[in-house]
Amino acid sequence: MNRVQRKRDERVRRILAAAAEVFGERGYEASTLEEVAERLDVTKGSLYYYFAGKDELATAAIETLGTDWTERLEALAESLVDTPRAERLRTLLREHIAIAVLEYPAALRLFLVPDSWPAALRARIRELRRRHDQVFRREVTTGVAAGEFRVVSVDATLQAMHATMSQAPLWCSHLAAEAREQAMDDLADTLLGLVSSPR
Amino acid sequence: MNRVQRKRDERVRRILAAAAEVFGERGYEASTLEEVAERLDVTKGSLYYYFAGKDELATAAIETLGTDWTERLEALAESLVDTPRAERLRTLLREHIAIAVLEYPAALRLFLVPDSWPAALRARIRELRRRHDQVFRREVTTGVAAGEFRVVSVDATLQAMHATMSQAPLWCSHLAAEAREQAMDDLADTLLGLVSSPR
Amino acid sequence: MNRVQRKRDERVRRILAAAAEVFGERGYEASTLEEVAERLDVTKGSLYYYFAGKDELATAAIETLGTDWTERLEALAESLVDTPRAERLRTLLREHIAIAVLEYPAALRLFLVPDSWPAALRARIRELRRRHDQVFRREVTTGVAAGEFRVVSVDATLQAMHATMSQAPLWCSHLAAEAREQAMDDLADTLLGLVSSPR
Amino acid sequence: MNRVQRKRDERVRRILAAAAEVFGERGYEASTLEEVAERLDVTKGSLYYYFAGKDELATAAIETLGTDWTERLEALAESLVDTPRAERLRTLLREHIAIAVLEYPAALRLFLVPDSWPAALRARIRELRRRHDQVFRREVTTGVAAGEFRVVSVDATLQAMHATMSQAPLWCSHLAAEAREQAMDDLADTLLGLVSSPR
DNA sequence: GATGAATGAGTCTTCATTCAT
DNA sequence: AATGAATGAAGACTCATTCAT
Repeated sequence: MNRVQRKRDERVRRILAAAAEVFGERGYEASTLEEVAERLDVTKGSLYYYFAGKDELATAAIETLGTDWTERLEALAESLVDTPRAERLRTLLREHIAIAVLEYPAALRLFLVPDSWPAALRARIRELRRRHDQVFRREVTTGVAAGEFRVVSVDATLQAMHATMSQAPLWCSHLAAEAREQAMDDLADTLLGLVSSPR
Repeated sequence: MNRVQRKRDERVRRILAAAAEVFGERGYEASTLEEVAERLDVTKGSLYYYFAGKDELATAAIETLGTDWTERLEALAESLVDTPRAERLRTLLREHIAIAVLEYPAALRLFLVPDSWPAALRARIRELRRRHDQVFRREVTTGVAAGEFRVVSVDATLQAMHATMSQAPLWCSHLAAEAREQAMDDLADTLLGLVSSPR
Repeated sequence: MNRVQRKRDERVRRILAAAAEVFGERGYEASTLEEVAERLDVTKGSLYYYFAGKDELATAAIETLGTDWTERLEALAESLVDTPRAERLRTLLREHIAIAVLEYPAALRLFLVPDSWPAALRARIRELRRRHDQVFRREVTTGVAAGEFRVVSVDATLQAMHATMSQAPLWCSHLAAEAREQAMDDLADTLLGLVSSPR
Repeated sequence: MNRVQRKRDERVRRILAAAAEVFGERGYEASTLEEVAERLDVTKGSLYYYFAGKDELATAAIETLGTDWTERLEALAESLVDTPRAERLRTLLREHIAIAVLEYPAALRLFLVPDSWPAALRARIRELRRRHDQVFRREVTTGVAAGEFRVVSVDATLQAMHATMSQAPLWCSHLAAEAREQAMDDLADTLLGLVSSPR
């Protein structure tokens, strides 16, 4: 029974990966279950054995991706407890951008789910974002409290960071490897400037 | 003939306004001509009298909206020639955010056109963005040249500004009038911090 | 009033010519009033001033074309009263093929009108064909009566002639000028063979 | 898997039969998938499970019909190797006419495909016609070589034969059984006259 | 568990036709 | 006489969803 369970989990994982890929590339509306199925080399019908429908699949894909992403950032933050605040924030920003650009270039589209979705799903996604937001929010608020960072508004600052990081792939994806690294560095440094406003 | 022409222009203008609204709210894929027609209280078929198809309509809508937006910012910049640089930039940022939040809350979606579009249309949209970008780019570069602004990278700075402004509606739209004004102010001030990096 | 009438007739003639062209090129279903109007540089609506609808226009176009064609053949036959029978028939066949190939390359499609047409229109077209058929039928029957032609069946012979001549454009149209002339000659000579069966 | 395959083939066969019927009756443009579906008592959508679209369906229908037709004639020719030339040709002509009139009364319309079709499909159809043409071309050329037939031009002769046979249903379909048999006989005999031109 | 098949609602698009001006 | 505008019905095509096997 345990082996069965593991096999099913593995199956689900593969489906979610394919789904995240497709939804990311095309956006929710333009994605078709047919394409997801095709990348997995199964038939459309099979997907319904694991997911109740398109919405469920998209939500699960977002959730998986979001959780993975958040956990990696949390782990990174953890490992930098002894690093100076500004340096730690820069590293987190840089890593976030790198994940966005290199691994989930279409996350922006993925998170632009239709307004018509059931409230429950929307709430789920909002929760994901909240947890994701926490990683950076903690850094900013503690930095401000410690007097090392200065911001106009914590909310506005975080919004600017998230917006910029999520759109980064739009600018960086088409660059050559070296230029891309540079662009990502610049972006992280620029965002770091947000927490040290002029007096 | 002149009256006829004016009438036609007016008609086209109204269609474009409705189209921009719908495409903005739903994104390209999820928008239907049916809905555009419904808001105009005409039939789908009528739209085809003025536009060759969904793509053409969307492109025209984007173009109209983009041009209008840019021209308003350009006019505003013009009227502020004697204002101190930082103040002028803040005003432009604030206005941009206001337009985004109050008038084109879904511009972000609107500009995320499908990759499958003909190159010509994509090029047209890119051009629009470029011109739009110029308004802020000029402010930043001249400010840097004058030694009043300091940035890590002009490109990165502008990217951060645009990304943040275009996503502003996602956060501000649901706020009550007063809180919204405050949020927009905070956002503009925060972005202003991007051009005065710490020494 | 007379001048008005003449002007109207002229207008109708031009419309019919354009219509015959379009219906001929595309067949009935694939033809659009828009295209007919375009070739005349007027608007679709104007056509309705002269014709009650697509069917009427098509019928009139067929009728005009058919009458013109028949009359030319009748005139030609008239002018050849003193020519030997076989030679006269050959000339008529050759001329028919030439008109089909060079002037009405799509007559075949044009006459393949939908079965759904009102009986009246279909009857009209049948009548046209009948008169057209008479030109050749007279030649064949008198030739047989005179003992100069020999046929298995007059009907079958005429059917073969008409079928071949109407399909001639399908084979000859794409040929170069010289080869085309040769092909048309061969076709006429071949058809002539139909009236001199072996004993 | 074999049973599944056979079932699918059977399904495809039935669809093609219905499609050939409809396209034949109405011609390409006037045919609708709705009507094809209706005759099969399925929904339009189902057709798309088997064929990519209207073009594909029409092409496949033509191909099936053409191949079947050709193969029957080839088999018939084969079985008549010991029959005198003229008699064999007459039998082939008669059979061709019978198939046209009794089984594919609308083949003429079916083969009048729109010029706008992709070159690949047009080429496919041309190939079908070529193979079909071969059956009669072989008879005529070998007959001529043997000195038993005499023609003005092999091409012109074959064109006349094909044109006449394909239009035969237009004349014969509406006749009563007996008259129809007679008409078909006459037609075959008349066409046979094409290969024995007068000296 | 998975598949092939089918469905039906929805979407884009075309076009004959009507009509006020 | 002619035009611009609008309509509505029809048709091709897509796709999420269902279901028997």
